Amino acid sequence: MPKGASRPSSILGSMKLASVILDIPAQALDSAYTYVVPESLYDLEVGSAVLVPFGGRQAIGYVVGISEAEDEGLAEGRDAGYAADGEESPSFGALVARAEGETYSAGRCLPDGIEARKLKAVQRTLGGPYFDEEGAACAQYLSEAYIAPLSACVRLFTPPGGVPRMVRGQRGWRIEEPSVGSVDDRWVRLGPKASEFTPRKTAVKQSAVLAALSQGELRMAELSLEFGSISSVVSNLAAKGVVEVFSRRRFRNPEDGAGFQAAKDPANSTAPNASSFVPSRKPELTEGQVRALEAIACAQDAACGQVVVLDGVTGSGKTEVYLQAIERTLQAGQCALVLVPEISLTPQTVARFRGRFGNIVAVMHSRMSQGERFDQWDIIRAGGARVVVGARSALFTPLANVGLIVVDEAHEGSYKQDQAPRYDACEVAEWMMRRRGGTLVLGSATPRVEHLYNCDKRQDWTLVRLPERANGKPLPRIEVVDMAREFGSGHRSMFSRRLQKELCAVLDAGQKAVLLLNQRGFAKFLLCRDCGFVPECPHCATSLTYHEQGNVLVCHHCDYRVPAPPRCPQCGSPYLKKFGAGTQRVEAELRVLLAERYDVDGAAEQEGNGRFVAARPQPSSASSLLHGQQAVPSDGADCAGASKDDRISVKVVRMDADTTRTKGAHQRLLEAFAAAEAGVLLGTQMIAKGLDFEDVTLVGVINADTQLCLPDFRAGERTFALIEQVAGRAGRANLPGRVLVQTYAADAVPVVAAARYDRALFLRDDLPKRKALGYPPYTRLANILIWGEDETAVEAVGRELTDELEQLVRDEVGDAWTVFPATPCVLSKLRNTYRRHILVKAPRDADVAASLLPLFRRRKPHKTVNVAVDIDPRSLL
DNA sequence: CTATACCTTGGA
DNA sequence: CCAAGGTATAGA
Repeated sequence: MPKGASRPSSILGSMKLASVILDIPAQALDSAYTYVVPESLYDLEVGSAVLVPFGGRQAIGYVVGISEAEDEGLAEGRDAGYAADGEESPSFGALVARAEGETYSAGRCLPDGIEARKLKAVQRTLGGPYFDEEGAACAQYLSEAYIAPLSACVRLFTPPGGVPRMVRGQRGWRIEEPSVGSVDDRWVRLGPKASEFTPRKTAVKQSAVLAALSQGELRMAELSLEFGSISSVVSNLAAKGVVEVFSRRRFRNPEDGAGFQAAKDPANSTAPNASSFVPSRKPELTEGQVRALEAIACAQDAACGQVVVLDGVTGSGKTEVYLQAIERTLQAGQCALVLVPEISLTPQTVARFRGRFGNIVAVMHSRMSQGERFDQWDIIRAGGARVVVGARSALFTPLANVGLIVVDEAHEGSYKQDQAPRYDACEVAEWMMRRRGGTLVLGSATPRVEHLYNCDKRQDWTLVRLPERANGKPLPRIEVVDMAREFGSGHRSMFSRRLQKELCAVLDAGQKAVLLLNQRGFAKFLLCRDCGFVPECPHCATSLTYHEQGNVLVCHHCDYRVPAPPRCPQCGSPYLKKFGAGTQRVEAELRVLLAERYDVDGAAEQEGNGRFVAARPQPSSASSLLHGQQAVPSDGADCAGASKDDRISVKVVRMDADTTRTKGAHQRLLEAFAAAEAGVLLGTQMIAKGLDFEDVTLVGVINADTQLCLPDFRAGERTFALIEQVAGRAGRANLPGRVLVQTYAADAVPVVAAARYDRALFLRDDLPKRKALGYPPYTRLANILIWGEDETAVEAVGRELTDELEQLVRDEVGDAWTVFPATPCVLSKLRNTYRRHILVKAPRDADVAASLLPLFRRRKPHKTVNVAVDIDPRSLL
């Protein structure tokens, strides 16, 4: 045993114990272990990272509980008072017992069968505390509610990149200190002897440095940038006491330079500098906004974790409601958390919150660098922030005393994490607010069906509507273009004549258009016209996507690349046709179309870090892209009579995963679009939300059906939501907007209902179907995913699990449950792994996770086959 | 994840 | 009969 790990002498017969979750990703180790806290570490807190002896080596773990226990009492496992909540959920210590299938007794710190004398001691603390008792309870909740490893749940709370890890060295394991941490700048200012010192005439650099410093302190970096190498000059002056060199923490902040940098001095960091800050003006509230605020205030006064669903059409001023609700929360001395979908977390969004609350607003999202995230996290922990705006992971930042959580665009799929723990940020937020007596606000123009259902059925859920736009303007008219009829009448372009005409009208008026293309399942692929062969990825069971750049075929899942074959690999036919409509192709066609009439600029050329080659109007290649037709030339119905001399210049900006890969590219593209006089923004889903341009007067949906056809019971809901969301991008200011939805399913209820802004119509169609087929909100689902490289092993595990689940249902939970035996996933092979899933349907009121938890905790992991449980899955693919 | 105990297999 | 390799299990 290492020297530092001596047992504390328990003179008083009392000792301190720590419950520790080991940071080792192994299912077998995934429960709390108890260690003695030596007297030298008595200031150890919940949330600390600690080094503990484990087996023959050391391990890093996180303290999730601390208890006091009497020495003699320990052997009998007496109550240690860890679980203060008194709820039905067992404490960490009890979890071990339960995992072993024994009965547990809540609140017991030591599991049965562990003797006090066998306990080892914590060796030292490595960092933290990263979370408090609430955080520990939340981690435990997450692991149970989503059947996920505790270690993964605890890790959510650790600062980004800033935790020590065990890594393999040449000999055994060693601790690797965090690579990310605080960064100090070296600063220089005048010292006490400055006034008595006059540099010699020849000392040019000394004079220059002193002159610069007489204006105030400066960073060493700035000085050397201006005067070249000055280190000897400065150290010389510093030795004489003429200047002083000191360190000051630098806070990396991507959003703006102003942020915390000035205010955050480690010495006086907790006080926000309110001195120079003038909050932005509050606008007059609409009637709906007033009602919404009243509802939120009412929920806050009740202080019992109520949920308010804010159902506001786009432009109805939901953000202003959030701002004022937050203001009220701050006045009550509490903090507020705002969750925003990753994609709409733009500087504009942040600026709006900073504009109202100043630099007490911290920001967290994945596009920030680790250093930036670490600094924001640290500011939050130090109490320097009272409002946090961030993506779903911001739920786990160390913001104290949260009284209000706002989830903006709460219908967004990105609130569900797609790795363990597969949590839903809305549910976790609800849990947090119920525990703390706070309030959860779920804002959306298209609330999830489940959320609407809750408002209907549950006492603690309230629905508030903001039916009108804040500026009093009507919502844009949505027109449905029947592409089947269009095709039947001989027009084969992906841009209907109607869309072409509207596009020209908008551009002629010097306004802007947004075109939405849902890329998924719609990208370009090769098809042999003779034998029907479609090139597929050898690693994934998906067809390869054709990319114009480099004439290659690419797998969208694993990035497998091959040159596009000139002839069909199967039958040798030269007639390989390119099918589908990826954004690149739509852009190419759009440029050809527009070039007939406008000066189309190549904005895309500078973007996308040079990888993109703008599609220039090349009549031969561009038109061959169409389904064997001529490329959308003037068709009589459209674009007639363009004046040839003063052609309007039009900017075409493409925004998709390809062009937004680099940091800040998203922002640059939007700025390019904003700066243009007339322009078209073409993009995938990511343009459907959050962006807000005054002069966008036309929104076109190239094909609204792409998700309607997916084998998913939420397909209709998604289509409805997509159309409503994207429609909200049109005509947000004074100019009226117009929306064109192209579809091959013009009669489908989700499309028709969306076009009329008639949610009731959509629900009248959708809910009975869900009820009949047994889907949420009438049932609850769990999806068990099984994957691995060995196909037969995956099948075997699938059968085995199906049997176990069926037995569980038969013996324990009753026949209201249904188990659908393991079947291949829609994406049955991905990156060389075979994927199957088992779907479990349970009654609405069942606690699915609690029922399934014992089975999965008991299961011992398979060598090559992975199993994961997705509670309340959002997608069944 | 690692060390160890225990068990099976196959060759001497 | 033993050594090698495989599997189960504990670790606090």
